[in-house]
Amino acid sequence: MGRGKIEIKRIENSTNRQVTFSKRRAGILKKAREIGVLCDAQVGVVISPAPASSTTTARPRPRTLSRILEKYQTNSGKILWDEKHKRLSAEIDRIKKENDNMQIELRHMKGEDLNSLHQPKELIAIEEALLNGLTNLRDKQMDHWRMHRRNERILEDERKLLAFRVHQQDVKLSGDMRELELGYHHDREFTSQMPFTFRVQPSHPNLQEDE
Amino acid sequence: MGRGKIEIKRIENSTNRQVTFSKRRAGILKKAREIGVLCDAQVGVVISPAPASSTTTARPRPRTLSRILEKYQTNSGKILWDEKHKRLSAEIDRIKKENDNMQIELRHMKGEDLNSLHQPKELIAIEEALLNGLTNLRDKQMDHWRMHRRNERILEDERKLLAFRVHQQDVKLSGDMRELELGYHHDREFTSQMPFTFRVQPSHPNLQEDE
DNA sequence: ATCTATTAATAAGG
DNA sequence: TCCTTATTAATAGAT
Repeated sequence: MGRGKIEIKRIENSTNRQVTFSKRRAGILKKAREIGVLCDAQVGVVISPAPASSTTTARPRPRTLSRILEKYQTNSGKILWDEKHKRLSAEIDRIKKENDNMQIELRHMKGEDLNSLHQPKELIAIEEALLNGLTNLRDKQMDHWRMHRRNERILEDERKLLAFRVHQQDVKLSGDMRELELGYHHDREFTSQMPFTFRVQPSHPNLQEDE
Repeated sequence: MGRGKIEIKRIENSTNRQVTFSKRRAGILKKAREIGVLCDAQVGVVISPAPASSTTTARPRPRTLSRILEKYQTNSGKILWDEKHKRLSAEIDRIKKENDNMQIELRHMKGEDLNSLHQPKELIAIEEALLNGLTNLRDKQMDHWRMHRRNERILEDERKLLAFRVHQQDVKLSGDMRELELGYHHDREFTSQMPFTFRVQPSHPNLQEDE
């Protein structure tokens, strides 16, 4: 119904699309009012234009009536629901605002979006925050470093102690071995109580060479 | 559009009313689908027929979209809100999580809560972010400074120019005054037209000294 | 439901 | 956005 027939497919020309949207929306709303009057019907119509396409906001289009209504509500600011929903929505708005503020602060800390700040005072505040953060961070790094050094020292000490003990044991065992070779058997009983892994294997080549 | 024009008023004949209701509802739904496709719009339509009129149940018809939707939900049994409820809660959770993450990042940038980080690598990442932020910030501060200097210079130039002009005028007026003192009166008329504040006061000491 | 004369909506253009 | 107008689409009333 117009100067020409059109296919029912997305109108690619953005201007035409907007014009057609306005006209047809008006038409639909008129017809909605009419059927309401003529037939005593209850009609609810919600029509939202396509949001400006943004690569970052490329959200999937709402499909269900429920989602369409929800989106309509948030976009138009009209409240369609009961108190419970109002409270939830208010909560969401509140959190989102908080979120945005943090987002902004974070971006400022990263040195982004600074053009929105025009008072040198604001820049100085950010600078202070950054320097403060750096100070705290370096303190923490220092702590890490100290702890690391301390751990290293402890480990080194333990290693030395172990090495010393091993050496002691080696010496002792070498002595024992000599005793064994010489025919002394005082500690046969003790040896049999040692865990297997600690028992001296007299024929072990390492021990032979260690002497 | 039909064999005859009809007034937009309630159709009293119940059969006609029902028939018209069906036809027009179909038409509206079709148009709703069309605008959705053509204009990439989001459309929600809810159409309920007039309830069987009962004199005893003559309740007021819902007027607001909100109440129409509510009624539609209870009548049609379709779930519009409970599902939405769930999604709102999920949304809140999602945003809160996002919020928390930003909160943590922000605190880290400020050098707080660093104890939760155990990898030196993490500290280094934060340090880099801070240094990066500082770099960007200082660039911006430098911009401000340059602009400030530039403005100052311009103002200074203007001031000098004005001072020069004032001086020129003073000189000229002093000359005029001498003429007056010597008995020249060519410009008496002009002088009388000058605003009072610009008229030369021959007895003013400053002008006497300026020569 | 289907048909069709008639009105209403609207596409294209200014 | 609003106006105009040729043309298509919707539909009132009849079957």
